[in-house]
Amino acid sequence: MSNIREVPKLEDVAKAAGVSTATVSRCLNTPDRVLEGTKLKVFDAIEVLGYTPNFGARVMAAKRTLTIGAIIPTMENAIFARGLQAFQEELHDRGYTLLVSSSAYRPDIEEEQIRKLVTRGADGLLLIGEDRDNSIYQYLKRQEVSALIAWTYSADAPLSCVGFDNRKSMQLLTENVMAFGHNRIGVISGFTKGNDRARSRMQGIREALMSNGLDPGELAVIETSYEIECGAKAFDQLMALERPPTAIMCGNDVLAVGALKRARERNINVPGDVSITGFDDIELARIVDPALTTVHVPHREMGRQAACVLVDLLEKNGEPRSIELQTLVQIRGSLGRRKI
Amino acid sequence: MSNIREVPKLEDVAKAAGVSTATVSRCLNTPDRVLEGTKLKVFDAIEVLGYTPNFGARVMAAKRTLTIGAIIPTMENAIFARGLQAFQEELHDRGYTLLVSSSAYRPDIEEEQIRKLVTRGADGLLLIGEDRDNSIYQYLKRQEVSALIAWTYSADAPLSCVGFDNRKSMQLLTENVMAFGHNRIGVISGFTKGNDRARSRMQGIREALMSNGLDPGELAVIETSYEIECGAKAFDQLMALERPPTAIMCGNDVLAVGALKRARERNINVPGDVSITGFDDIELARIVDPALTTVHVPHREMGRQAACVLVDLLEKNGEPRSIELQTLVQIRGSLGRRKI
DNA sequence: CTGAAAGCGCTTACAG
DNA sequence: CTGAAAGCGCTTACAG
Repeated sequence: MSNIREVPKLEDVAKAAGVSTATVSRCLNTPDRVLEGTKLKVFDAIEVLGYTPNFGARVMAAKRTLTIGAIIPTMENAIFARGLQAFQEELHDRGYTLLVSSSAYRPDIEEEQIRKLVTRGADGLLLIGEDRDNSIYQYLKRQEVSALIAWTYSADAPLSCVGFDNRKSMQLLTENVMAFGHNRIGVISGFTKGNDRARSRMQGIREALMSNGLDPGELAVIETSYEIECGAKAFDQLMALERPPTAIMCGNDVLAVGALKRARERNINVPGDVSITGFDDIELARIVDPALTTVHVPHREMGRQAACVLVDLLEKNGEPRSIELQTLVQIRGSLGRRKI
Repeated sequence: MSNIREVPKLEDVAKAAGVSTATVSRCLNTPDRVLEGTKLKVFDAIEVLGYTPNFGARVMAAKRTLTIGAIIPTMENAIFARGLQAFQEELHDRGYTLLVSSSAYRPDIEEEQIRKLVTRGADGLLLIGEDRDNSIYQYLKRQEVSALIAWTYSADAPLSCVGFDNRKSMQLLTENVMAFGHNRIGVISGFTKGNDRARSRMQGIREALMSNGLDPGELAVIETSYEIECGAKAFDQLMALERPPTAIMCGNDVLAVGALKRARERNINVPGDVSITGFDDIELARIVDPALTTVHVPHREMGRQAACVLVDLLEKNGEPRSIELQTLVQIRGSLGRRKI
């Protein structure tokens, strides 16, 4: 009967304001090319009708969405939260909206999410790490979507990166652990398959051992998923070895917190009986007791810079540009001198 | 010169396969209405050209996106992570994609995000809590977007809810705290303005006091934002009172962990000198030492149910339907008997 | 089962 | 500064 409940469209606004649809569109997109009086009428009509532009139509006609997508491996813990928050803030300042989705560390889901975000018109994409099928990079190139890798810095990555050197950072931490007298080291790593950060960190440990004349083949390594409970289980396994390690280095803080928790449950003193280290320096690292020795990653800085580079990339269609950020070894209570 | 780099469209596929665009579209949307042989040709062409449908066009023509948006107050801590993860999993099983964005607990940003998600064609929306300007609810109704409230259950909410009774839960916890002999209670609450969960929890505490003949006016309350550091600061303030509380009840686990951390730094024994409680029962609650007494919220269940209700709502255009979930008081080491 | 054609709601050269 | 009109890339009754 009446169309009172219908969602109003541009045409309705145009009619109500007594102008053409082109003019209404201009009021919205290039307001300085419209006479003040005209604008007044138009915005009045928009107000009265409660008009909101139809996004699909807009995207199709204008071919941009001012939307950036980010696919992170997990939202379950805080690893990516802080960086992402800064990323979003910077994007917001530049007029973009961030849409986030998570892949649960699964390459197949990540690919699906990438395609969905692209398909949904994301102007740009933030990806974590560089380890993924080459066909995905080809797809992004074809779709002409600007994309950026974060959390990893690598000179020969297939896209611009804003990240840090995982290998070097872990190598440095390992040197520190060895400087505390430890030479029987156990490792609780994230799964290395499909995860270049985990792999680089492992490699960093191995290189540090080698350059100190130790045999990385002796290293007790357990790979597991990044969950507190998994860290706890792996801790048990390492401590059950014939010659348990005197220091356990974990692939990230979440695993380290799990190990620490289990140590407490088992009445194993940290760092008296065994030292434990993490990676990331998330808030959790300073909450546990003893506080975690870890690698500090400048998460907020990384997120901010990533936003800058990505926006430049897609607005100025600029050259790929990468930024390497510096990490910092944070020595805290969970690392102690090896008992003689 | 050549259009080899152009993104292919439906028409290109149609030409390559020697059929009409309508047929290609059908292959994608209603494949069972297309002959097997035709489909083969079409999917071949799609494969060869690397065709992906243009989302904007699709949305505009079909008027649905199979996308659900969720706006949560924060991604910085794990409070919403687990529930959201379950929400996403269930949506995924039902063919929907979840897009998340965060409002930083700011109503103005939340409104902006809501409009953006709607405008971007979200078929449905998940919102946290019911406290928001009525104009937003009107807007959602006008745009004919199905929306759902989670984390709060209230019989007279403006939308369907899947949540729990924050007031009752906190009241029960308070009864427990009082049963441990405490009658001088301090509270570290989240900001109650614009946050019905925080307000209901406060109210729960007050009611428990009153029904035990205590004067809620005596309650020492500090409102602050949900950050660990803020919990720590508030703890200091409460303990600096002339007659410091013997139990400090916190608006959530994050604040409680902050209080606990500060207690340790000040060499104040928990629960020997003061008891501390939280709310939510996130993973953190069991990691700290002593473990937190808190209210267990069935986060995964809530997320899953929310997805079911929301999808029903928008697919069957069903009646609003709300679900109240039960919480559970979790007594752990951080709550102890008041010293005489 | 398949095709021709209208229509979805915008934006943007092109004129004036 | 403003308007008429083409076009963005799909979907879907309507015929056949």
